[in-house]
Amino acid sequence: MGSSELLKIHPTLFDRVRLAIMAHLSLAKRPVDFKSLLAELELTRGNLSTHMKKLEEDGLVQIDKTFVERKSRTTYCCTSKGRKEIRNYLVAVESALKSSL
Amino acid sequence: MGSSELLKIHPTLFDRVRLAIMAHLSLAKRPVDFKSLLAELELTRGNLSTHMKKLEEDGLVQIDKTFVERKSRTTYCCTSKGRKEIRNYLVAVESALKSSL
DNA sequence: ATATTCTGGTTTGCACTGCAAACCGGTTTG
DNA sequence: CAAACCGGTTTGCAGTGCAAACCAGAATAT
Repeated sequence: MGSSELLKIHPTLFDRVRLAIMAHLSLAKRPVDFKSLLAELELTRGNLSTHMKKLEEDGLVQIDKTFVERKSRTTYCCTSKGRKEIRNYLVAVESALKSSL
Repeated sequence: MGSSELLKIHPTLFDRVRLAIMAHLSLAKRPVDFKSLLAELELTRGNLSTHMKKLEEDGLVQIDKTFVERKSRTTYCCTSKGRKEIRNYLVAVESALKSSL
């Protein structure tokens, strides 16, 4: 049955904003910085920050902090676990919904 | 870009349980009753009840209540709007995630 | 020098929401 | 008549997403 597949989806990905973040990061070929993500997704800084923290805690993204020109620079990239969970999400949704076209 | 598609998804569907409910209902060829849904999805009655109420409020399912053998019988079916939003969900997720395989 | 503003985020407070427990009207059983 | 049962609904609480408030350091202004 379809519904059982859906339950295997990583719970943290079952949020439109976080899914959008992960979609963006998984497409990117190099680390994405805070500001870019912010512009792309149109969130507040606080909102983005807490989402990223949660995604890191779950091992779906990796956060790197450096200083560049004396300013802090935080970049994010999708971990292999993140990619795996994104793939899993797509497969689960397709198998659950495809047949009901 | 991919993420903008995701924002068009009906917010009510962005919940794993409700998506599972809708997947089930959209597959069913006849109305599904409370008990069947309950067994299929393994929820508590209260939980299922509130989800169905919300889905009805958003016009994604239709609720019918009748009496059969002196007992109440509530059945649910997917509205055409519900089917449309499910299709939209699938399309949006595919277009956002497919390219990041 | 020091005050003000800007940059790059993080933490806090609140409003909302999913969940299960408690509840409720009616029915069957003891 | 009481007790258990059926088919759900409502309530209370715990968890969470959001923006406002906050914070440290750098640039700019006075």
